[in-house]
Amino acid sequence: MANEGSTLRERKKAKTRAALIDVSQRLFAERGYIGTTLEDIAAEVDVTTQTLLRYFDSKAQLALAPLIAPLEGLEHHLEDQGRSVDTLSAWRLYVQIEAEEAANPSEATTATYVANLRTYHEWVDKDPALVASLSGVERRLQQVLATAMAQDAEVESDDLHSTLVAALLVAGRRAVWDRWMARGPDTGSLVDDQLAVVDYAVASLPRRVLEATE
Amino acid sequence: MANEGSTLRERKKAKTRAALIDVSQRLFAERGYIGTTLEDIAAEVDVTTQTLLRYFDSKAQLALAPLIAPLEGLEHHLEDQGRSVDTLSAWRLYVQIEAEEAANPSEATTATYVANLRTYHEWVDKDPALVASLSGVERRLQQVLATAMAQDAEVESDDLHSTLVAALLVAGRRAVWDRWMARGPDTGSLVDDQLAVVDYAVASLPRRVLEATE
DNA sequence: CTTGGAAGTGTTAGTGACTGACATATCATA
DNA sequence: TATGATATGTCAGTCACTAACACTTCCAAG
Repeated sequence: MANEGSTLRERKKAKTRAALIDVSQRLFAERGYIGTTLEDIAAEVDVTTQTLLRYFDSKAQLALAPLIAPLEGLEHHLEDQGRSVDTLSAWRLYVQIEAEEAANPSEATTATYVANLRTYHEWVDKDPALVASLSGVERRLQQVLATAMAQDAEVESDDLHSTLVAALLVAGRRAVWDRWMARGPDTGSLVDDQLAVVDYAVASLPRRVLEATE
Repeated sequence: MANEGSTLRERKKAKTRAALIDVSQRLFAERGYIGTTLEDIAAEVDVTTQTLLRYFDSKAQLALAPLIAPLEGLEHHLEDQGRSVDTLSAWRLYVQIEAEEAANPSEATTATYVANLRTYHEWVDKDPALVASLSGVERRLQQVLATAMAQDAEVESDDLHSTLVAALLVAGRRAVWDRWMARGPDTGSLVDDQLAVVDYAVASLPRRVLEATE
């Protein structure tokens, strides 16, 4: 568990950050989202609420940190791969890695973390603000994805086809993920389902069909 | 413009509600979302902020009222049509009506209203909270739509195919709408584009393809 | 090892969205 | 016109979030 941050300062930061997530995760699950104040969380981690807000932009961002992290990771992944690989391949790769990681967690991803993921829908779905926040993050991801694919295809950035494919990919990822979290631990293969959805989206939405009607 | 509410009380309510939307719309456009306080809006309409909050659940709901209204109308439309018509037909009909209304507004829908729609992206997209709120409403709509379609097809409510079709329909509606708002007044037919996207979604996502991989 | 500067944290004071309880005013209806 | 319902105002309060400033902790260069 010892973080491998080169400097002491970085290790400390990573530690408090992790603590904030862990504690908040537990409190949110116990007392609910609105039933837990930032002060409660900060007090238990032994920092001030202001410090907490230096780590996370908002209460929602803290609550959704474990769900937002992979989404932002995906954004970065798409930016990094940029020119070297086409966007769809980058997406497929990331979704696969992400699913494998959740299916059999490595030492980096603790079992507690995966366990927490499963309890998310019990308290996240209850609060409209949280649902909205998560949807907002997903929407931004969708736009990044659509723009990247439009660039690949060398079409205008608000290309309708790219937008729809991106929407299908993001929604599909979320849907498979939700189902996996809601149902029992090992109902079907998470990895297989994720990849299947990508194939389905790509195969089902040929550009030609849309252009004909446009 | 005189509201045809049967009772005086209802007419008053409708009037202040409309005033709140109009004033807020203008102020948000002028000073931005965060730059406008609820107090500013309430003062100009000559009510207290508490009264304002009795009309709208939150600042975001007020700001997005003109965008949320049709979405909720769509939800009700789907519920009403319920058993009489299949969900997809209900969706198609509503999207069509909605687009026609915007393309050539009737006396009920004022021209100012349509003009406001076009300036939305200038200040809504700037604020993550607003983007999130709107995305949240759309997500709920997507779920309602997916559930309804799953019932039509007599499959489990978390059916993956229904979810994906719903996602595509909602995203497509939004995309066509955004493009219409962003580009000039009459670039292409809004109605035709909306209907084309519905056809495209239905034609492109056959259940078989997904079932084969599931 | 020390020192200068950067980075993290605490403190304080404040804003603004939102809630609840209660009193008051306004309107519908009998 | 009287009575109950509904809308609004008033007051007090919570909480997320911001900004400015002082202080402590840590890194890195000399």
